[in-house]
Amino acid sequence: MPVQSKKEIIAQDIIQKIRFAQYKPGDYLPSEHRLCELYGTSRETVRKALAQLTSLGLIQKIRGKGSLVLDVQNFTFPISGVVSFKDFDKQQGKSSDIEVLNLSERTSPSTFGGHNLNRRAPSYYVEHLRYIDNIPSVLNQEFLFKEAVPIITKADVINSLYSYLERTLGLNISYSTKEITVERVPERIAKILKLTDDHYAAVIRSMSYLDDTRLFQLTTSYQRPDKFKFIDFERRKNAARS
Amino acid sequence: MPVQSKKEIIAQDIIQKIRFAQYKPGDYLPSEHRLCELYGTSRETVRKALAQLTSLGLIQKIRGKGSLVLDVQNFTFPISGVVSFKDFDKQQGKSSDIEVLNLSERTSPSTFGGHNLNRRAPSYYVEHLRYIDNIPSVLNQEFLFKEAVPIITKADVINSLYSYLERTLGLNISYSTKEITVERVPERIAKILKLTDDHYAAVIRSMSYLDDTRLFQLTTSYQRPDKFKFIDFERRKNAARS
DNA sequence: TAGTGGTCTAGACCACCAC
DNA sequence: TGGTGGTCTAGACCACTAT
Repeated sequence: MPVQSKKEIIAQDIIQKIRFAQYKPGDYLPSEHRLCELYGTSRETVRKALAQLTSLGLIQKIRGKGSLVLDVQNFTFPISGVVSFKDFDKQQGKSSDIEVLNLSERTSPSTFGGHNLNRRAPSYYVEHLRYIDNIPSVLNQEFLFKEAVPIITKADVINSLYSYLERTLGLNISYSTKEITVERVPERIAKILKLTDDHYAAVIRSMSYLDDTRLFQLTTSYQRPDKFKFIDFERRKNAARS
Repeated sequence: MPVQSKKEIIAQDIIQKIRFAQYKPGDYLPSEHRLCELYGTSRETVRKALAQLTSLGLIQKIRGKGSLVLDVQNFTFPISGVVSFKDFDKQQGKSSDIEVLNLSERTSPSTFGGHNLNRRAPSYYVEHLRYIDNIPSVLNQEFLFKEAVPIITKADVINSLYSYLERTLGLNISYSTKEITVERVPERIAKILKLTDDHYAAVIRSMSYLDDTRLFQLTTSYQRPDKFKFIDFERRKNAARS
């Protein structure tokens, strides 16, 4: 009874080999047939592993030739998502500071970013500010529904909210939607982020769902424009659609 | 010899049934076993079709129960990408105007958005402006490498660049990377987009690749902040990573 | 021609859910 | 217990690339 599935083990193994240049950009991976032998599995299982690498943008499969390792040197690993602070703390070893401005109990709003939520739920409201290079860079405001998150402390927020939710509470976060816009923000937020003359910030509104599809988190994140970058890797869908 | 694969046909069929409310949010799809019977295929094939719907955010699979149809009413269909103008022209029936400001031949730059490109290529340079509600909203500057795009006219740009590249030239666009930032733009661009006092715009830099992994297009897109929105649907990866 | 990836099959065993 | 999805197998046939 494997802790991870075979396809997962194979995928992770090849990812590591790419990361540490055992397979280099421009190389072809061993053929699927060869990978079957190497890992002692069937071809469909190998193919499921490779499909993961494809969707991550690490390889490109070319029929009749093989699986070509792509060049992702210039990108974060993997390449998708907001990189505003990942760059700074995790990769460069700086621990970014987080200041909790507010932790209280509130009812969640009935609308969010123009979306109707159908209900309001008893929640924790958390407001926290992230410093990058000692510059206040990201202001987060979020509602955490109490039915999923019965208790939370400032320490949990500072350490890592996701780690707390997943490891301590055992919540399975399944998916989320994000909307990125550029907005003039209220005076108070502009002051906190020390925006200059104009009050433009990148705003990310996110709704997160558990694996039983219950909505449990609403987040609004205000980012200093000069500290914000969103990276995306996108495979072209199969053309011809209705 | 199917024009499309079975999994593709099944996926499209179910997508249409969701789109037209034959399967409604909160419903479970027929079980995989039942879908096998309905489409006369094996289970793995059905599962590949469902995997596509899962990654599109249309369904959520729940072990022991079934495939739950998610509620995407508030979102564009499918939910990912820049919606700044899709909202306006295609869905609301307005044909947005495009003005071609420049179409000339230039050598592509050696760097792009901080990335080193290793080479410079003879290219077409296209600059075009998109109007939404008669407001100049998106300024696009792009390089199209001549080795992939031997000839291009203003009409091609106005009609639809992607349609021209794929249908007329037969190029297979495989994937692209996008970087979204918020920047103060040069005076000239601010004037074209009629930005007010401050000169902030959302900037999308994109590199597009063919299915043989050749880079063939560099695009810089400047978007009026009030006309810009980027939507993303993101499934949470399997937790525990190194 | 031999090797590659793309698709599909008909089974199998397992884990989870509801009854 | 029976139904659901999650994983895996050992084959098969096809389309494309190379030589």
